[in-house]
Amino acid sequence: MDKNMEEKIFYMHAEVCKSMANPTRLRIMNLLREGEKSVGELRNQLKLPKANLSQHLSILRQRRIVSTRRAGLNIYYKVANPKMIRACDILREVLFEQLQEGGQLMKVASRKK
Amino acid sequence: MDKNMEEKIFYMHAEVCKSMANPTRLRIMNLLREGEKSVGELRNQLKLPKANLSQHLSILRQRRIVSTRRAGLNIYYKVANPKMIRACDILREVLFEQLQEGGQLMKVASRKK
DNA sequence: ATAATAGTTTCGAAATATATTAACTAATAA
DNA sequence: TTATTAGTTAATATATTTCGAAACTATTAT
Repeated sequence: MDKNMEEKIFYMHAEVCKSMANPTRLRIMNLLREGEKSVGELRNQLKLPKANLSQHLSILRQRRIVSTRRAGLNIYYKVANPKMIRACDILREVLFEQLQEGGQLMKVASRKK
Repeated sequence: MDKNMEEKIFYMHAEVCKSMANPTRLRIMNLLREGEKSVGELRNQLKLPKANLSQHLSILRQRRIVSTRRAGLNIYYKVANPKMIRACDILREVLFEQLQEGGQLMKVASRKK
């Protein structure tokens, strides 16, 4: 693997992380873990303005983290690669471990001020 | 798990992803995968201004992705939880799969306009 | 062809993240 | 004590993300 290729991989890896680096998009992934869902179904569960939801979906689509299929008026989204879910799960395991190690992490989690 | 707790987890999960959502920080993680390294050692390999490197390390520290130990003048960094490395590896696997499925991903990777 | 429904895109404004420079601190040596 | 080395923090200009509002597109029904 040449130098330039490596650079590209780090860049792409960061792009994937960016697309997961938002609570709303993680919620979307969490809903899609159960299987394919239309935008409307996601909207019912997330209670977001549809433009905003669509923007988040667009980010996940661009990074190929989700894929879509149209059926009539509806567009169905699903997780493109189950490994993505696996990666999320591992990060959540780490979080739970840290939460158990002592409540200190709660401080980090309190965003206000 | 109550509603509020769940919200906190998604928020924290996003924070962890954010801290990995930068090529320089991913490079740092990649160097630390081999084991503990001092800031100076990291600096030699990354060729970054030390203030900038220190800021990136600070972000990883705050999210408890790395931990530190001082020995004399040097401060040694290491990956706090090996699961973090595992999560990175899975994401890279996905990237390689996508690269092989057809060069289309390269387009996504070409950031310059 | 018109209307209705389901989604997407575009356009800012506000909030966050990044890199650079300069100032600072902690440990050791002279 | 003063200097030196190794690293951190603060200030700030620039770039990137995020969200809401309005305009747009695609499919189906009348």
